[in-house]
Amino acid sequence: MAAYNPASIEPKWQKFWLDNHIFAAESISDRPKYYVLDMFPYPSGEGLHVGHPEGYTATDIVARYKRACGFNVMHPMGWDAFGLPAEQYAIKTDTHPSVVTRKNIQRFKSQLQSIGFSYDWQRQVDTTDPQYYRWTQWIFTILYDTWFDDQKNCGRPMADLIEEFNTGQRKPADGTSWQAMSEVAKRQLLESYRLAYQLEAPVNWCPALGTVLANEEVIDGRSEVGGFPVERRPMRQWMLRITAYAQRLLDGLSTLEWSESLKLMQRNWIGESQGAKVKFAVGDAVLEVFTTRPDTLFGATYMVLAPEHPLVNLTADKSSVPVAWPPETPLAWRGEPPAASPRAAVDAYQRATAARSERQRQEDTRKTGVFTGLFAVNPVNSERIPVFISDYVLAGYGTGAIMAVPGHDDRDFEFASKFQLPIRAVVRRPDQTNMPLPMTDPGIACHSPWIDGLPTGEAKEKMCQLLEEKQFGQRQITYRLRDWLFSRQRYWGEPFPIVHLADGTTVALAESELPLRLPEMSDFKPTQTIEPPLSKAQHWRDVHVRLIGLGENPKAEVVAAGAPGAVPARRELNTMPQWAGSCWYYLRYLDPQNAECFCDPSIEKYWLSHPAGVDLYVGGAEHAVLHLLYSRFWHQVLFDRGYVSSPEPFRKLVNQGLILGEAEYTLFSDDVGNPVSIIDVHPDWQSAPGPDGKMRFVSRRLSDGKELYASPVDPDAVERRGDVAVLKASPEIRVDARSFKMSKSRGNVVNPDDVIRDYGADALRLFEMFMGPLEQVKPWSMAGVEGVYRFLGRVWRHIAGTPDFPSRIVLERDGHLYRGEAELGEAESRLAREERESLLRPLHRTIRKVTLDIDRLSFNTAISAMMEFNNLLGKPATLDRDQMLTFVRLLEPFAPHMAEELHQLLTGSNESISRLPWPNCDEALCADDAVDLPVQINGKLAGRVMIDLNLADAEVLKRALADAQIQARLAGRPMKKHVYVKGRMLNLVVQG
RNA sequence: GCCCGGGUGGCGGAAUGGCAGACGCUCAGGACUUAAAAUCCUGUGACCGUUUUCGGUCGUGCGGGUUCGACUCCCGCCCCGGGCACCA
Repeated sequence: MAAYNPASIEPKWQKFWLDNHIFAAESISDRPKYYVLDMFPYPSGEGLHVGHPEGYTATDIVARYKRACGFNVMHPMGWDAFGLPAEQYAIKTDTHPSVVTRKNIQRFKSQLQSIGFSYDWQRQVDTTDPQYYRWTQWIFTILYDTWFDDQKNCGRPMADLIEEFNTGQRKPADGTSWQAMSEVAKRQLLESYRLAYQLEAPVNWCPALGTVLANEEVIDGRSEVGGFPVERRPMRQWMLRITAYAQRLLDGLSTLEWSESLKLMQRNWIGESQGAKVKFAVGDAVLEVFTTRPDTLFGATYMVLAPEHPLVNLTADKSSVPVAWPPETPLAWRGEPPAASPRAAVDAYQRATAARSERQRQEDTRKTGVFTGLFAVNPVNSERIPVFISDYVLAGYGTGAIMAVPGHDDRDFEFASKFQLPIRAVVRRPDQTNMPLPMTDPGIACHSPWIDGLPTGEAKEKMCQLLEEKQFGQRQITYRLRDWLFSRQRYWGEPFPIVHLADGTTVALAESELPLRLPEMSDFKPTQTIEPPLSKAQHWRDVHVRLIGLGENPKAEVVAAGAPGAVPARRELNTMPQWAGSCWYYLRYLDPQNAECFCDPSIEKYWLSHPAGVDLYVGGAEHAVLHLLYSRFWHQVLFDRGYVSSPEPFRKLVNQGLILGEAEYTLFSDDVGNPVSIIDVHPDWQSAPGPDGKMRFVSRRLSDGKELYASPVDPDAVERRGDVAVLKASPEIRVDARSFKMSKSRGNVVNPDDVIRDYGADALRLFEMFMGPLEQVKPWSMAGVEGVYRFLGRVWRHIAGTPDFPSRIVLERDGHLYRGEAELGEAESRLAREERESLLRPLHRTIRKVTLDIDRLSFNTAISAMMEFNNLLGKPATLDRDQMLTFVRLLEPFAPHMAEELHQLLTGSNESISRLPWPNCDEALCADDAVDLPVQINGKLAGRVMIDLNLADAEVLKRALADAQIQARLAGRPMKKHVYVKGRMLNLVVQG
């Protein structure tokens, strides 16, 4: 056989798998199902980097292993292809985004196929395909048609709500009569219940890019792309009422096999707070606040509203903000500079707040604010306290208003100190009466007539009870989670299946109208205004519709202008955010071609009901919160509406760790080129262009602040000394040693294509897994790739043989041993049987280890177990074919191309090795019957004795004590006791 | 600031209460070769003694504790990585 040459075998098997649909999943089967899912990629123009195949290899190993164990395995791949980069690239190059996207998908697909992943490519999905986004739109109409019933704690169809209004079981909140309402008024009321609704909300508007940006896309008040200024401005937006599901999303977490840290991230994101809502009177109006410390109500000395709070809305018909300052209003309360009236002060402050970006608000936490001229009455003591507005109170959280208790809240304390407001202690530490304020820890209530002497926990409880009795307020749970801003002013996204009617109401399109395709536009660039690009597609935008179905909750069918019942309408011009398509793609894989529904219910049931959900989901931690929360939300809505059968989409989830670039050494030198030890370099490095135009790091010398410049150092010139790296040539100079995140600008990106070209896909796969634990951050190393490549070469040599090392494979047939066609002689046969016998235990141990390790996703140790076994194959004169076949079977999930090739060589079969069942390990063959037992004296290793594993405790002790070396170490000291752990070790406890 | 995760040879890592450093990389020596590469074999935690076979001491971020026995469990601290951050 020729030497191992991956280039000659890998493409052949990739084609074989594809042509024969080797990895196709059965949509429904008698076999148990196993659904192993990757986070599908955004097909960027850059192509794959070595980070992608990490998670993909892990899932591929599991998929191949589970198939071998008899499972019907779903292992699909697809494209999350809507999104801003494609759109911007399209604008720059004046090509249509669909063209760019198609090209990128092709590139990604061929790259993924060259790694030999066992995807069922017939199930591939593409979020930009109208046959896919048709169902994204359909799910949106389900969200639009769902309201959340707080009593039943689940989402229900709008028809049920209408029924409740019609029967009088439910009444409009403002006390008006449903029956007396106009059709339009009814529709408007219903809008306020829908999970998909519209809201005038402040967004990050970037005029230069002509689009709204997500918070993550805004850095320091400028756009991440291009660095253009971003402003906050209110715009009409679609929102999804994810907050209605906050408790369900929280409760569901405990049923999931996700890492605790990931669940915690989601819990923190949802941010449940228990407390109370308290009503304060402000003139004739009622001001509600949320507090987690109702026990400190007697310590409230002022109130603060968010600047955007409706009570201080100056544009309202009847603003409650007075026109003149109340007598004796301190100058400091009137604004900076002091305004002539509360209205002027509030107006100026509101403008100033609006001009500040979210980021600025977060970074500068110094307290500012103005007095509104209003006073509120504290319900518990009838005290009259001033009402301020300040941007430290957020409009989007709680009620957008707080009672300020400066004695027991750091922020209120800071504000009160600045504005000279009274600070009162109403909680004391159990052991002292006087303590410095603010005191935010729990303690004992004081100066609070209703609850004096109660510890904080009980005081809260008692206060809530009293508030409820006296109708001053009630218990309340508030979540940090906000409703999901769901619209974008972009072209390359899913159009909303919604039309706007002349009366200002909206109607969802009938199912027969889907997909609503993006209009073909030659000019899809952003407009220079706040209008989305789709506004330019006039022929598409302006339509006539006929309303069908229920009066209050109709659907729209597009008709010709003159048709009976036709009314003019305008399509929604926003598009959905990139998250939309990825919220449900795992459902479409199950039945990707279905034109009747998003997924056939019986197929959905087979794959998701038992055990519930996707069995293994692997992806990057960057999606720990948003994607995983959004998907869970959609899934729960679909579950409530009866469209899916599992309450949660992803049962087990694992985040693969980031792969960093190869280790780099950096030396700093001053402007005349003298090297500077890293201990004298300021740790804040800045990037700046050097004289050659390339980016380099610049820092300052700690001792004199002089500018220093970084340059890379050849690894051979560096020596590691403990924690530090020094120059070999001058060891007094320490250099910086670390691995950086791969990025195009650093030039340390490793392209999998290059690795495959030099070492093959199997070596790439193996190294990705051998680097270390899946979830850990790890630096890339080409030398490491070479290591696993050598391993594969040795496996090949042992099993296939090479010109230098002819094959030693022997095969037993009818009790006779053969090498090829030649029968072995008697002596040789005896030796071959002995050699087979001696490999039996190592082989079974390897089976056990590899099996267990795949189950616990510990791929690096599974690979080392196979390496250890392979290291035993060099010596014997013969190797048993069936044993080698078993070994190759174990290797298949990791290095499938080589495994196929060796399987074919060993058996002559034309079947794929993936069809062979997973080997069983014989436990009896895993254990040795004799061991070299370590013997300790007082916990320290003192010697060892050969013993039979089944030897009795007392006998083992006797043998140990008989050992000369151990006797010497005991030195005659009397033994107090001994501990024998069967087969593991013996510990002798003696004096001293 | 709060919340998670982690700290083991020159490097990636293994061992989850029982022989610390599996496996791989690196490096060194040897074999093959005219030579080199590739490949194969041997060695490779530090220190000390014998100076060869062998033996000893120390050693899992630091300091305490529990235990016959601790990388592993408990308490306190230091450092690194990640997440959240005016959320009332």
